[in-house]
Amino acid sequence: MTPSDTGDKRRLLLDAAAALFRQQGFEKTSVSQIVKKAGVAQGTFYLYFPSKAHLVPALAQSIIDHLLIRLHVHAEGRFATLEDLVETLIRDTYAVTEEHRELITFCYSGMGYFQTASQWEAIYAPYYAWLEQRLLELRQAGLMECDSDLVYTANFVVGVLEQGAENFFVFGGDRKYLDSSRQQLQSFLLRALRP
Amino acid sequence: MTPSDTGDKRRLLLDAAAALFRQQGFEKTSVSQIVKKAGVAQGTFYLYFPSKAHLVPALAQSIIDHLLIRLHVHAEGRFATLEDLVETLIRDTYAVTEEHRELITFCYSGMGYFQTASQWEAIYAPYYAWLEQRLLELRQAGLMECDSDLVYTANFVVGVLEQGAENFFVFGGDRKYLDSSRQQLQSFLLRALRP
Amino acid sequence: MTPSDTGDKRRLLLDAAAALFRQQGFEKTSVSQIVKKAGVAQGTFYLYFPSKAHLVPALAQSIIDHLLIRLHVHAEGRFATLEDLVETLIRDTYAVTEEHRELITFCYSGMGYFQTASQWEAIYAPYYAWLEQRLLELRQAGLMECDSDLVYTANFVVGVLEQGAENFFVFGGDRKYLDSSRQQLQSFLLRALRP
Amino acid sequence: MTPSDTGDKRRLLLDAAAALFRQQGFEKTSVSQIVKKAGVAQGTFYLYFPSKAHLVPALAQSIIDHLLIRLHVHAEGRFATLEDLVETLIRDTYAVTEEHRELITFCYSGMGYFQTASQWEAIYAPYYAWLEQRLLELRQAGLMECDSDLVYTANFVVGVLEQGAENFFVFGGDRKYLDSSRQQLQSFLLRALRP
DNA sequence: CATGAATGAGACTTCATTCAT
DNA sequence: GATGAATGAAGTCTCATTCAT
Repeated sequence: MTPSDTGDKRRLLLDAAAALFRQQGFEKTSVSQIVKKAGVAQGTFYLYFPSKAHLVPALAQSIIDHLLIRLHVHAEGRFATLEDLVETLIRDTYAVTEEHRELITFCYSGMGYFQTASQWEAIYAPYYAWLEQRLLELRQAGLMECDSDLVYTANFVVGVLEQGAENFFVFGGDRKYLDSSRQQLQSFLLRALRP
Repeated sequence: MTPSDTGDKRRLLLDAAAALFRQQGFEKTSVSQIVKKAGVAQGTFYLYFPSKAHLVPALAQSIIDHLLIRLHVHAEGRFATLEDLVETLIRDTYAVTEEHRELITFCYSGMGYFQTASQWEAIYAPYYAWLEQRLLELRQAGLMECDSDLVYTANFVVGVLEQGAENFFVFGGDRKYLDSSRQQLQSFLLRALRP
Repeated sequence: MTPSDTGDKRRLLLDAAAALFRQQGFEKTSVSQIVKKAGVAQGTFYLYFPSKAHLVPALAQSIIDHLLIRLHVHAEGRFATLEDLVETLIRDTYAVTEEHRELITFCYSGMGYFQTASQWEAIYAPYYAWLEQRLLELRQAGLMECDSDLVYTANFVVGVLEQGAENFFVFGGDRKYLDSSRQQLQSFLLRALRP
Repeated sequence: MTPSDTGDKRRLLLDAAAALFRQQGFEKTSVSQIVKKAGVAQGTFYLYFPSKAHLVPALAQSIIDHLLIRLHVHAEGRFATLEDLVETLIRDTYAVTEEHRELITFCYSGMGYFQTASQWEAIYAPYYAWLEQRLLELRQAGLMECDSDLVYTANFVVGVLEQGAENFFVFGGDRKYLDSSRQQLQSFLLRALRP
């Protein structure tokens, strides 16, 4: 074993699991396949995870982390206009959804393996918090409607974004309508959020 | 065999499966459990379904059918106003989502068992068609914005509705906010759809 | 049902079974397949055969019948010489073995399904009786050795004939040696049987 | 686990399978029975054999090995006379056929499980090679007819030997005729092979 | 920490046979 | 005689998990 392998067996296992779940889903992937791909022994798996099901929250977390990192890149500071925010949200949600299409399906299908529903909420919380904060800033600048409760509004916005993106990347919508989908989505959100 | 039994073994199996999937999910439910609950022999299952996986599309279909029946009940004729439509959509979507909460999770998790993505789309198609038609009628009556493409708009509306409802019933949101959730959702949709 | 079908269901079932056993062997062929191919109902099978296993002796019988019919065709009367008999035996054994190659394998593999070993002997008995009679006639005409017990001799002759033929048709011997095989077989038998 | 157990699970399984096939044939023997008799767990079977069918060639090989070992014991050197050879062949073929009667049936019935016919030929090849060599030696010593092609002759000899022996041990011929069967067989072969 | 052979419960599915019509 | 839906025992094989090394 090379020094670089030492101690990163957990990472090795997670990556192998992610790759296999991506291709075959959770149930059709066996621990044997995971350890083989990770290059560790069968028993070693249980040194790092109490059971196969404990992989699901761990993986879901790392996918959402991915999404958040991407969004933060485009939004270090505040957004100048509502249009800016909406455009960024659409671009990044579509990009991340496309990139992780299989893992999103996996997260849905794996939801049953979360110990509690709140575990799932906890994973999403930072995303909502970030979005609420951005909306608040725009409202304070008079760039957004000011009647709604931002907690709900953020939730609804995420709902439309995911619906739009998944339509294409998860349920195989026709790509030639991708651009119009984005434009229509933009208009829809702007109508709902504009002052 | 009494006449009433004739031909309803398929129904018996489907109902038993739905009940068990509700409690334990797809993977943890065995065909043995299903036939026991349905009160038929093991082999009888395979007279009606080629395999356990073939239950998934069949069940998803019956949930959506449920939703559509409910919506049609409330909407025999046209809707007089946009507010009417939105209120009905919210009420029925929330009701059906609550009623079928576990089966919705099941549908997500079962998505992998659909032979093709189009099978899933086919199930949803009548719902979208119905909603587009209603929106069109309102637009023609001058009661709705008239810039958007209704195909997309219908899609986005369903996205927000499901996001809102699932927040409570699937992900265990706090019920005391249920009413404000509905009101906020109503406002959000009206802003997006109003002329 | 046409009049011509009436009463020949047994034949229909046997033919269907033979065809399927030929392709897939006894164990891999199900009664469902047989009745489907025969065009009768599932339960009808058990009107004609007490069980699936009872098909085996019935089929073996009809194969041997085939062989006997063929031999009788070539030997309505007596054989003029030992050479005539041996030549006929070789030609017909090879022909029938080639024609029924898969069913011969089937008979071997089905042997375990005979209720008694004597059932198998009974099937072969007319063949042996016919051959013994021919050998006796030749011996009486002074055209064959006269020391051996014809019961055994007939048995040994059949053994060599089947060994020779099966070598080609069951165990895929190289066909280009087929003619020499027949010639060698003829010489071998003539040496063993000649006065 | 004691050292003596190490690595012999495959042998344990093979022996258990042989014993059961002997009694009940291949199809009527289940993997459950095999592992129970071998004293290992169900899953362990599949650590050593990809499927139940993979037992057949492995076992057929070990039976033929048995026969060859026995023949070699009686025939280290050459045979002094044709009579010697024929007598030995008859004695050993009868003995081995009697000893392995059920496994011979099994080999026939298992033939369908060989991947290729040549797999079966390969198993028999050493037997034929040994016999051809003995015949050649006798011919060179002028003790055998010298017209025939020994490849075929060896094949025919085996055919008669097996036919004679199986008549008694596989198809339950009457044992009181066993001795005359041997004598008649000896005469038959000597007539066919003598110079 | 790490290994991997062994475990054994249990999954899905098949199929010979029955019986009410 | 004919039907075919229903039966349920039994089969093969998988796989998460353990434990002696």
